[in-house]
Amino acid sequence: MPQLPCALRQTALIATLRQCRMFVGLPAEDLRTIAELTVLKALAKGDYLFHEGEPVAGFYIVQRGAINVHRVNAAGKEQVIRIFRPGDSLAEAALASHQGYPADARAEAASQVLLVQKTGFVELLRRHAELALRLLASMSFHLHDVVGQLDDLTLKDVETRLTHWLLKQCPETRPAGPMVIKLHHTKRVLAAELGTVSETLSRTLAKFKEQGLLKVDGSNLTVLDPARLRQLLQRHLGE
Amino acid sequence: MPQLPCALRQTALIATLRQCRMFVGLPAEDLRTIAELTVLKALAKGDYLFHEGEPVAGFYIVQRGAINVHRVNAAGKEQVIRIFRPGDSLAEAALASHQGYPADARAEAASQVLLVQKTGFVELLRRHAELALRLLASMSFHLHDVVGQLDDLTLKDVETRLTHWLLKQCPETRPAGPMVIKLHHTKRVLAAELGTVSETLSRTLAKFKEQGLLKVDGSNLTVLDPARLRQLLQRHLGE
DNA sequence: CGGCGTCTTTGATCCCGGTCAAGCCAGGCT
DNA sequence: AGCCTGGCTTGACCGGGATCAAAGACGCCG
Repeated sequence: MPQLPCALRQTALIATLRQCRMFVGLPAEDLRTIAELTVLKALAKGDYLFHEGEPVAGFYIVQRGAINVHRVNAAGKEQVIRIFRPGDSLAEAALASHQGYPADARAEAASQVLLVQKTGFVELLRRHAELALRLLASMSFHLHDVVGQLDDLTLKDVETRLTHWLLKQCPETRPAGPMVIKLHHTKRVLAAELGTVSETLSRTLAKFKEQGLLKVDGSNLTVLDPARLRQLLQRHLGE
Repeated sequence: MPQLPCALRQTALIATLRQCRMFVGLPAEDLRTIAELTVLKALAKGDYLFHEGEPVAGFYIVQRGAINVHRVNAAGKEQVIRIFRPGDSLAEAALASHQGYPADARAEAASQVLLVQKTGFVELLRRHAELALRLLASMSFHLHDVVGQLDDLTLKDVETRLTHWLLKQCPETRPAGPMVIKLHHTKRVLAAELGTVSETLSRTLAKFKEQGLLKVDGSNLTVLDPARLRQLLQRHLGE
């Protein structure tokens, strides 16, 4: 990979930062300051970004690829907390933590991420309260997310969780017609995200298929009738 | 309850704030500013502080009693996220959230809490980055906590979770001898905290009892041999 | 004291879903 | 072509734990 001239690299970096949810709308000067604190990291599929408990170098912004944040128990089973995609930031919470990173992070595919280094950034926060508020917002979003998962996993069965997940994939734009969902990973990963294993996922998909709710073709899922799926969810929650 | 003179109420309030983890060591002047933003609330056992999704008035500090933060599914089953006790702050995340409170909060016993009002406090944060950093730390702690629960619930069985919980109750001071744990709530609540139901908890306690690990006497649990319990945990995690 | 509601325990039953094992398909490599 | 590897599906099995039901245990109050 050719090394870009320094100035060019800066501009490219700033462009990425600007697209990141957390920094959107920030004045150019601040972005420049932040850019000076960031380090570009390339990861091959399967590389670990950090492990649970490791000392905190900073937080990350995904530029390309996908980062799987998860916990493992001693038996080796993984519970996916979330998969982060380009534009997402992760591990902000670790900035203020004395406990190291709270989970493991691994590249689910070849990826490129920006590391925003802790030391400099905390200094910046100290002078720049507006930024701290954004960080708070971002963290509160993650917290909400994790809490949502928590009751998903404890209060609902796999069928319900899958239904829920499917509906989450086709938000906003709702032409009421069939709806194709492209899986970006293997079904094993989706299973882990749903807190189950691939066999059970496979069976549940099959069940939906024979009920005419779904068509499965490799990594393309087609929700044939979103409305009926939504009814199903209501029914499950309602009893 | 007699109304204290205003000045006195202020000092009492400030004393409480100072004890709160988040504000410990803050200069007196800041505490005064914050005190002006807070409202005292008394709750009877069973009263709700807020419900999931409600607009955010601010965050809370527990002064007396116990606040149970939990989620419920439509079937009415509750998953306890955490029980907050005097000195704890809760719902900080909601300050920066546009999604309302992320869970329900109910007084598990007669309680008194301070509401720190959102509007004024966010202004204060904007001028006072140091405070924002503390808030970040507090939130990151909660996040860590919730993530910990998440894999507890998905990756371990009830026996392991109970063992873990018991050991968490007797930290630091470890005179190696037997260890009494006083339950502050009913066993049903403890069960919910462990992500199970009272019947299963009862059985698991019985199992420990007949193994000579535990003595159960009403709401007093005596861990007869913490070291052996710790071994048990290692063994469970180790396979 | 007796009655009543809540909490707790114990037993019986059932089912969801995890595990093991086998077979199948597709893609990549030699 | 063959082979191998990794993902996916399906079947058989079984165990943890939820649910239902009933019987103590422990208040609390009149």
